Amino acid sequence: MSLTLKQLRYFVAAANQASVSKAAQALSISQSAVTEAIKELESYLGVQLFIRQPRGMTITPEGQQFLRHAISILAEVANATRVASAGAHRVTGRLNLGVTSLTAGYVLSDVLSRYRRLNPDVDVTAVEDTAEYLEHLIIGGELDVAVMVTSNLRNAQALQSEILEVSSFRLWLPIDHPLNRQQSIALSDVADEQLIVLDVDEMEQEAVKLLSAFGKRPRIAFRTRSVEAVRSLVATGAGVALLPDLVYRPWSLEGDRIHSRDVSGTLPVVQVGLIWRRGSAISDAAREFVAVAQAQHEVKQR
Amino acid sequence: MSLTLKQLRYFVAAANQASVSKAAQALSISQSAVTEAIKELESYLGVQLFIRQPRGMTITPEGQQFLRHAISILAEVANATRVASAGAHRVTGRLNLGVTSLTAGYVLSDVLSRYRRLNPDVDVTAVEDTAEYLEHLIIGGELDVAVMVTSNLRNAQALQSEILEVSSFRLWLPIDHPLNRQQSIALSDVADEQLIVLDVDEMEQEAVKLLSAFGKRPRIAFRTRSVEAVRSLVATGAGVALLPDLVYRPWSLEGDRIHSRDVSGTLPVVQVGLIWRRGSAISDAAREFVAVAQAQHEVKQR
DNA sequence: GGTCGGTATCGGTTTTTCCGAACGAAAACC
DNA sequence: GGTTTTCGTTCGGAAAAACCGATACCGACC
Repeated sequence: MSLTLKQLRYFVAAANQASVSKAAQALSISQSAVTEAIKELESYLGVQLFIRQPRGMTITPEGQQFLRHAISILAEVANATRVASAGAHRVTGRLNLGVTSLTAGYVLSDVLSRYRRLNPDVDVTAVEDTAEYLEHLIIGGELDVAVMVTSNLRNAQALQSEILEVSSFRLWLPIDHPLNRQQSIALSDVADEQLIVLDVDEMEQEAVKLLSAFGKRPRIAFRTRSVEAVRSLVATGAGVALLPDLVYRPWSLEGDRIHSRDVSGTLPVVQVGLIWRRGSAISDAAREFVAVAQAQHEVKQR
Repeated sequence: MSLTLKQLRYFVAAANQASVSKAAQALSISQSAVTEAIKELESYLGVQLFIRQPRGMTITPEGQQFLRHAISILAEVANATRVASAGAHRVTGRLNLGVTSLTAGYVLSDVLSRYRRLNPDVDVTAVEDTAEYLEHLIIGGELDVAVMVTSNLRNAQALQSEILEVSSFRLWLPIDHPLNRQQSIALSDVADEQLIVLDVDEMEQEAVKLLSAFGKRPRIAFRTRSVEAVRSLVATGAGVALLPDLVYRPWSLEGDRIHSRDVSGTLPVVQVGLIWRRGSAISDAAREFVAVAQAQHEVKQR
């Protein structure tokens, strides 16, 4: 046999849900079908994609890497059908994008590279700034679309938005941290820890607000604007961090492992999405951008 | 039903061969299977991909556009399996590429965008120059790999090469040109025409050499370094052109139609490929580049 | 008008996919 | 410490799909 799109879809679903049965449910299909598709995929690639555990599955590093490819392929397929079905006029013109420093690396890069390949005749420019200023530029008509955290927009009534990704806060720990031995971690446990905070996109306020509920002032060990720095600091034991799952990666640049754990109780979520000006007609180039981003988003959700 | 990789493979084959039955033969499969797969694909997309003619099929503009997507998807799939099967180490380092002005737009751009996405940690630089000078830079170790016409290398013994694409010369005509009414066109017919020549990568010498065989000196109406200009000039009736099929597109920038016709007798072919220095160890980053380019090439061939 | 080169259609067969039930294994629960 | 719960896997049979070969069909070419 050879590789099948169906296998990729099932694989992505299973990876998202970290469970064969949940994936099967989401796909409205039987568990055994998913199991067999993934098994087939693994034997075809000659790589183990998941580690089966009694309580679900966790993806292997190789699986993680293949997952990126699988999502990319499915997104490409979605775009191909969309473009073909819509009719074949080439979009030209100019597109002015805005990003925040957080979304630039973790959301925009994928979408943008695909967009440029699909619409080579569009002149794309992107500026990076704070969420607040991006809103200002959108409303002023200087930007067409911005990619940013949309959970707390300041001028919601003047803006239209589309959620691309919902990501909940989780706790990052070095692999040998004492809290790792607890089955469940409460927010109050975290309040006693040294904290590494990320000083972009209001991530700091969010984390501090969470912890301040316990009366004590959070102990901030380090404040940085670089996610990579947070990872390195957490990995080497300088402290723990509360950040959206979106930016989590299991390894730091130096190769040290990082764990990400749920905190009991409901932690807030951040919504990352697109915004554009409400009311005014949106350009073809901008509409295409929204569509490309949505296609990628939908594929990931499965 | 939903879209299938198998459908894409069959479609690409049929598009390449401009024939269902030839494609079936190439795929070692029955003709009806290919017919049905393509029909299914068309009804799924809601777009007609081919115009059926008594003497084979020609691809529609929508089909042409979808073909690019299909090839891109298949190439992505090939790379995903290759990377997964090979094991998951990220390639880093630097890659110095060389291109000629012809290969930059028509060959490199696709491969390079895919390469950058697959290997974000590699620092890529590219220089554009003449084939002769690129060879010099390769031998001197200043470039790792070059993408160029490899039909007539000057220093073949010092270089290793890998063919990516073989493209034969064809005649470009405006749609209403008298020669279009002839069933077959001889080279001697062309010798009387006004010629538009492309002044890059020795395309001019090649075309002139072909026509000089008839004693007369070819009538060169225009000499330009831009393929787009050639297309526009041909479309508006300023002359005809002899160029490799690789750079043919059915429309000029202005939207005017151009025909491409075989010339009876065997016209020479140009080989476009990669070259690198023979003997010296090739870097990981360069090997990856060769592999990505090959994957794309193989997909197209089907 | 017949042949030739090609595509579309159709019944029958093979292969693939899917389901549901049974199985097994580790964690959670009492 | 045993039982229950929750998963993932395995397996036989059923449903669906892909494939094949033969045949019908259609326009160009002679």
